[in-house]
Amino acid sequence: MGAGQGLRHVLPARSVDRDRPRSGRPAGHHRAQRRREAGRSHEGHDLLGGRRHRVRHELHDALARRRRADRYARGSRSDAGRRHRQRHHRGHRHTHQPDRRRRGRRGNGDLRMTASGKPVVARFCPSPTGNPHVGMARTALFSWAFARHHGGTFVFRIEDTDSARDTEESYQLLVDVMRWLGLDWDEGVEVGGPNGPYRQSERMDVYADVAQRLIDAGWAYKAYDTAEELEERREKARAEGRPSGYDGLHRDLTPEQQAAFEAEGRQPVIRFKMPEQDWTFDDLVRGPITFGAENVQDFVIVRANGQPLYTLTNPTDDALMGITHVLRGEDLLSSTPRQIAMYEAFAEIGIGDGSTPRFGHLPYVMGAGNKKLSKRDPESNLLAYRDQGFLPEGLLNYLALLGWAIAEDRDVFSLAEMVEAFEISRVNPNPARFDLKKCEAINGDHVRMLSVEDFAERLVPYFQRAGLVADPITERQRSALAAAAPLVHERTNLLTEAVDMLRFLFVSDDAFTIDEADRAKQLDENGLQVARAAHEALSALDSWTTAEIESALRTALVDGLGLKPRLAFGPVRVAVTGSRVSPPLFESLELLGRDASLARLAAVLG
RNA sequence: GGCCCCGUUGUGUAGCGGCCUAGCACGCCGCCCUCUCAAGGCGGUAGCGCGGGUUCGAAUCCCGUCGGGGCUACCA
Repeated sequence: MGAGQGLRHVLPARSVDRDRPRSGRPAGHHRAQRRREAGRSHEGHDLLGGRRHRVRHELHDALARRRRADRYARGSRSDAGRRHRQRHHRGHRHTHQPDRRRRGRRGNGDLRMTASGKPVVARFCPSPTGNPHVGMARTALFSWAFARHHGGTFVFRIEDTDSARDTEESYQLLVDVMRWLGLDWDEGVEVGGPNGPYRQSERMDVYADVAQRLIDAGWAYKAYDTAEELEERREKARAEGRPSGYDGLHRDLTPEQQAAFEAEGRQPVIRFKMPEQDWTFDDLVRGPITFGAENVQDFVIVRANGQPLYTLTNPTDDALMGITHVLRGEDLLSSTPRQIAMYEAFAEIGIGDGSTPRFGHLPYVMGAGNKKLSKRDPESNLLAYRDQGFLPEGLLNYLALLGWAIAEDRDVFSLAEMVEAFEISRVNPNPARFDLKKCEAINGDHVRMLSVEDFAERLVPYFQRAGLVADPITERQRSALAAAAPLVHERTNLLTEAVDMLRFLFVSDDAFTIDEADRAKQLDENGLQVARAAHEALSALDSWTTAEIESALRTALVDGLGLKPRLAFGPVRVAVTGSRVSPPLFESLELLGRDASLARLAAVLG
């Protein structure tokens, strides 16, 4: 693949932002002008560039999604334009603005287009090891929102080059989770696209080819050091206070020397030859970052066993798939110079279109304490959140708040609102602690924003898992659920809470149980007396409605026995719902029905 | 050790030199509403890591320092 995309724009390697003049910008004018022109054509009808027209039928779905994306983007356009003009203005006033945050916010120019005027292509490319976790979801969300905000393309690629750690199960989980979250992708696994396949394990020939071409062009070389030799030299460097990366010992081996190592039976790795220069790039969230030449050494791109490493596969695919903006975790920040260097090599040997993507490094999501939330932490497991009854929109809303704010006085919003407002330059670089309580509160707000019908519908799988309704759910059960849902709608933050609150309505008579602690508290001697009076009053009713139940009970217990309401209804509540905490009592009785209600009251009376 | 990133109430954020006696949300505390629990309403609690500098004026700009984190793999 790849080779074919060839040299269409052979840009000078210095298209990287580090070479962008920071002040006095005659060049800036041209760039801005180009951007404006590009912007016009982008808004025209030919939204799907030429490449896309050749695309196969399987892309229909993806195209439909694209149209949706364009709709997302349209709303924000004028606004984005206004902001851009403003930024532009200020940019001229503060030509020497060294502060990072400012550069980030004012100086990033129009992100809708890349420097070369191409539409945005962002991606999410996890590796399928273990359970999907929340930090991953946040990265996916930001990349997705970024692509959608700019009306660009979102690519979902899987980086499964480490056969020792990757599993098929984990791959499937990743796909499921992305779908559950509703982060749709235009190109990628399952949906295909013009630059597939999108699982790296199916692209090994591509990497082998790229590696060979890098060697042929002098950008990479075979290194024969053994692990022990490397370790020894590393230790020494460290002890002397020098950077501990590869020292370049086998950089310029002669063919004879190589043959000698091979004769010893040594299997070489392939290392990329870093040009000796300082590396600066303009991070989308952090502003300019510089690494000194001495701190970025030659790195391995292919293992001794011939397997390519992430260091090769990731930039290769980004180049081949036309990725313009790379949003990823902060842990990859220090590998950025290597990737930029690799793009220089790619430009030279004709892989990709010769441009370098922009990079943005998202802050960590931390757990309690000061630890990066690892996939092994139970609280990081995304599936656990789904199982507990988080709504995708609630979880996503909360995750968005970790590092980004839609406005200074608001933090509940929809995905569509996020897409409209999301600007990568407004992402906060500080790591954020994951706060379950707040996550639940935000989720609760989203639950309450659901229509009651939608709410009931979303409860179905949770009721099924609890064994309270059949799978598929029967019509009878569905209408029972629809009738019960309003009772708990506004009091649930997590869908599983609704299951617990409504269990008493769905459980069979013989499976109905009363919480023993609650029974002890509410159904003592006095309580039983109350229950008896309630049974009597309710038995006399000939019409079973909430209003009548309430008035019968009030008359008998509050007026009749002279009890305070909370004392009057407590015992009835426990007898009928099995718990001191329940949905509103009278409605509950109505829904439970006359027979079951009376039977449960009778049951506690013995 | 070396390199890089980050530093506003307990937590997440707003803040872009005067609008800051630092806003919002979650949490926590209290009150109201109330058949329980929620939801809702009202009020309260608590913060610019530290030290210099620039400036008439600094949470905001600069330097230093301290603290936290990441990377330093033939993981990603």
